[in-house]
Amino acid sequence: MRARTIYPDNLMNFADLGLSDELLAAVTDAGYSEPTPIQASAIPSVLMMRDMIGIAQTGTGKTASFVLPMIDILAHGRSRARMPRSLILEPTRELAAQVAENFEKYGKNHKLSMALLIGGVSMGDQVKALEKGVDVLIATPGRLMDLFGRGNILLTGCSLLVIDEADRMLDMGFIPDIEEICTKLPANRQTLLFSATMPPPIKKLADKFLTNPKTIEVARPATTNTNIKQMLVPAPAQGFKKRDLLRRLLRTDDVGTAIIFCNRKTTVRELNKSLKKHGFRSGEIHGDMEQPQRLAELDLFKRGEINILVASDVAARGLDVKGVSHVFNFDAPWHPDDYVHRIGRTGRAGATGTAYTLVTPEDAENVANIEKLTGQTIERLELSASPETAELEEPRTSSSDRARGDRRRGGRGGDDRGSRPDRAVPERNAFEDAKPAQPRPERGEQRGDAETGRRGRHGGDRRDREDAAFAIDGVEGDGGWNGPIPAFLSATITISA
DNA sequence: AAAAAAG
Repeated sequence: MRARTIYPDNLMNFADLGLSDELLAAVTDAGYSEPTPIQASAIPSVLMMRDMIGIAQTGTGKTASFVLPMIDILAHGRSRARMPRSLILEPTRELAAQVAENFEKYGKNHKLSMALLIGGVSMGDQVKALEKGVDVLIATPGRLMDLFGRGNILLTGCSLLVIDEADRMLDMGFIPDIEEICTKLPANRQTLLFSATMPPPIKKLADKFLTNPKTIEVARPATTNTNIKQMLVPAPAQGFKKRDLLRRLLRTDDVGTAIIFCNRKTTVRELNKSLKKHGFRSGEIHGDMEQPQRLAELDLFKRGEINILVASDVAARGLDVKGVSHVFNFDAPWHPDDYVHRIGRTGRAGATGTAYTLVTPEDAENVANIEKLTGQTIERLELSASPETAELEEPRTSSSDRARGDRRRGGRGGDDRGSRPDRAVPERNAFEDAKPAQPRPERGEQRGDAETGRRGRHGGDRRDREDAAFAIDGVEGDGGWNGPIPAFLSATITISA
């Protein structure tokens, strides 16, 4: 018999947790055999209908810890029109969709119906599902309240409630909504609350709406685990220089799949546009996009059609994409919590990951806060000062990159914009299956595209600045120059902030 | 300061 460690409260095998055979089959099909610590402790007590506080974030197996027992609980009994039997509240639409996917995956051997109630998509299908009757509602608060107000939902049959990512709900100002929703549910119900942290308002919420809950706490993966290699990279403040630095990082490191976080939606758009222009297979996600497109971009990323996702903090928490090898913070996050969540998109399920954070001088305070929160000093990636020795790599990296850098830097200087036929083609793209880059359009063509047409209404000033940025990109970017920004560029081109 | 969520 194979030796195995038995932890108190952790039986280390799904079959020991009291789940049904159909469910175990689905779990096996999904490729899991051993429960994570939170699953091992949570599943039996949820099956016993106890209230629960789970102090954990995704990446710990949190979602399955409530989805699995819920499926077994709901397997008995039948749904009635407009009377859903359970409700899961999520802070963002993508997380709600992700939980719905989990229900489909694990519930494939059960006849359970569910409705995904999120904003940004038409209500028609959601209303239809509600009229037929659903076992599980998975919702963001806004759309749920909206449908409730229209009389499309009765919550009196909802005897199981999950409040997921409660601290995020707090950040987003959802707590009053949550409280109101709780009052519409029957008092005699089972409530599960999950949160990465337990700030006082969440504690209060739990005291008010949970009864004798069992509290389960698992370590926060991003702050404690060592499988994410973290690095700070000194960066210039100007956008185009930062983009150049980022491209060098993308090419130097063995980037397979990466999420690049920016602090602003406009930066997300600009960066993705620039990366695509430079031949990277990238996409974007942020709250100003149409919801179907948000989901479509995420789907492209999950399927590997694109390997870079430029994102706002909408994607910072809970998003579970397999095999993300790198997280880049194009902007250092303002809140240290966000840093922890962002880098937690890599190094998931025991894999290793790398997180780079570009740091401008103005970010010093934010970085100090991050190091304070995580209790560790993050290694600085030092960039050499002169082009002759400049190399963007860690000290242990081989010298092959150095040779390449020198070769490609040879004989450059002055404004030779446009003189290199290959300048738009990434010469050393880490992505082997990357599509060959399109040649850079002439400036005249750029102005003619749909994008610039729309930009026109912002006035000429902004458009010219933006074009200038791209033109500069062409010079110092993919033409093969790997050193720091030369003085002549910094001196002659100023892009005002 | 930003982003997120109901149009």
